[in-house]
Amino acid sequence: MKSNIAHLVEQALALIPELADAPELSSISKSVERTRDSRHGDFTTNIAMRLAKSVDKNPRELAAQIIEYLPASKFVDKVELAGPGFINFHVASAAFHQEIASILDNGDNYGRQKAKEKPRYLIEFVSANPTGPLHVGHGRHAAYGATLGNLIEAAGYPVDREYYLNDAGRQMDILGVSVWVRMLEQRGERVPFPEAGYKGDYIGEIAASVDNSQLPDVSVDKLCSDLPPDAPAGDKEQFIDALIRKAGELLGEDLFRYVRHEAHTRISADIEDDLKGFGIEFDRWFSEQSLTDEGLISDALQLLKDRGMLYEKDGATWFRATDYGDEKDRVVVRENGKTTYFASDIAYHYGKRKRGYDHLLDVLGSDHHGYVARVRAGLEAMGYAGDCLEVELVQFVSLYRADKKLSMSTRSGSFVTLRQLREEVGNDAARFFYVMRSNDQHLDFDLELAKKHSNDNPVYYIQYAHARVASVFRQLNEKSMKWDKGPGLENLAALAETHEKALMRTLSRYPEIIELAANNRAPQHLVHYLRDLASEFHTYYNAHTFIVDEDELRNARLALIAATRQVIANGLNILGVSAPDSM
RNA sequence: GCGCCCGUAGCUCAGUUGGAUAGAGCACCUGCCUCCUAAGCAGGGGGUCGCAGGUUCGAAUCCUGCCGGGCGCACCA
Repeated sequence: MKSNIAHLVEQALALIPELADAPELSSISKSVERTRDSRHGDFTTNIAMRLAKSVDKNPRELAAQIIEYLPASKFVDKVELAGPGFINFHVASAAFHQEIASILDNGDNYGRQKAKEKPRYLIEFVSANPTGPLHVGHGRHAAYGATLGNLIEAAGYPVDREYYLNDAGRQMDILGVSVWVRMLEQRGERVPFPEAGYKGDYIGEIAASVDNSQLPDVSVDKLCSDLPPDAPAGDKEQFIDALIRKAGELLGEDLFRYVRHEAHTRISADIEDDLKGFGIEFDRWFSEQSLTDEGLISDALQLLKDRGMLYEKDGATWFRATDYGDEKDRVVVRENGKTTYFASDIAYHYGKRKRGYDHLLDVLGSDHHGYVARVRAGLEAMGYAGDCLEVELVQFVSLYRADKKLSMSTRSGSFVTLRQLREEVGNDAARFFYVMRSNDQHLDFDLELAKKHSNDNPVYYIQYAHARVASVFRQLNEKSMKWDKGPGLENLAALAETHEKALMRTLSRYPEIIELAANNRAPQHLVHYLRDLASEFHTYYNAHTFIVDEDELRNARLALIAATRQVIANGLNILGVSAPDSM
């Protein structure tokens, strides 16, 4: 609908010779907006004010001229010049009627843009370390990333979703050691648990379930001999590193690798199951270890070396990140010969491009913002455009229960898992609450509100509108009546009430909202839109009866509410929230 | 100290990339079920858009400087 108006404006401007090379001409469609105030019509453009100075004309004069050249359209009732130079469009009812027909015809596909082949998106999100269950912060990443994927897909782009599994490196050693110590404990050894180890109960559960028939007996004395003191007396990091070396010696590398592998595969399986239960599935679980195994790290480093982007200093290999705007150069190979996490990241993003993705969209915690510049630097140094990497940062989540902030300390083991949250408030409320706020805004998640079955709770408010439409159609059946869609669509002109007009206008905005939310990576636009739509429906519901005796009016009203149900369902589907027929 | 994000109604937040009189929800008041689900509707009060300058026809939005909050600044991941 909006693009029709923009097209009219475009045609008019083409007829004004002085405007031929005005620079603003490229942004005509951007200059056409919905009005905020219905007295100003349905659409407005400020193009005359934007162009006025480049052609040295009075904005109102120019606007008048544009209006004069506007081609006639059956979709526009009236065009007005207003204020300092706005051109306001009053859209004909026929255009809204056609939109209702389009909603019903397209069904679940209404609002989806036509498919494009490029750019190919790869969205990476969650990517939490497989060292424990997901907590409520990861839940926000999951909901946001999944919704973003749905939105961009609805905007017509091919999207793949990927989870980067950090299954390599020191933290896997720490995980393995944590499980091993619990296994020894379960054998009755009174071994001290390392301060830097993972303390959650799930470690004990893994320890109990891992095959321990090969596990050598290790006494406390043997374990603790020549170990440095643990915290608080000593350094917990030094202690656990020593303990990891001990594990290698006493357990043997093969057995230690086995324990580590068991631990992380069980945890990642649990994460996958948790996300699946949350309605989120990935196209790929990408193993960090595979980067080394398949030579991608050495390939990436070789490429950087060939391009002269690496140098040696203090026994380490450095990448010239400062050449590409990073604050400092970064180590890629440590003095001890091991590659850094950053090297993995460069290789991982290099691999993404090699696999054919044009646009790399990473959803990261806001605490990772510092690392964006260096990954981008890496891509640029390898010859890719820096803007092929986009990073959306997600701020932290605070849980509240009755005005009381819940402590989220991982150390104390008192953190709330995503699974607990889902069980308490349900998937629908969780998915909805997570994307209700802008991702760069801290989120206060109110557990009590999410559980409330009342109008306080926006998710139920929207779902209720959907259920109410379904209920109306059930009533129709009970009265042995039928909705005749064809006559309904033909008689939409019978819908003359202000509530009906408002509802039609709001419905017609849906495709624009999808585009807006997708382009801005801002699911909250869709959330707010759905709330507005539900509100207009509830108002209409209270003001008028749909199942009236008069056939034409009844069929038309039913067409309108059927379209409303469809749009609500489509929007909720993108958010990953169910659209129930009864509540 | 340097960098990124955020300061909008009592509370939680939107604000269509610079538009017309700054909007919702909650909370607080007043009404509405003989009627398709009251998980609903109608109405009311509530603002120095952190502060100060600047850019222009026009600023919550863009620029600069302060103030306040969060996060980051590893040969950790």
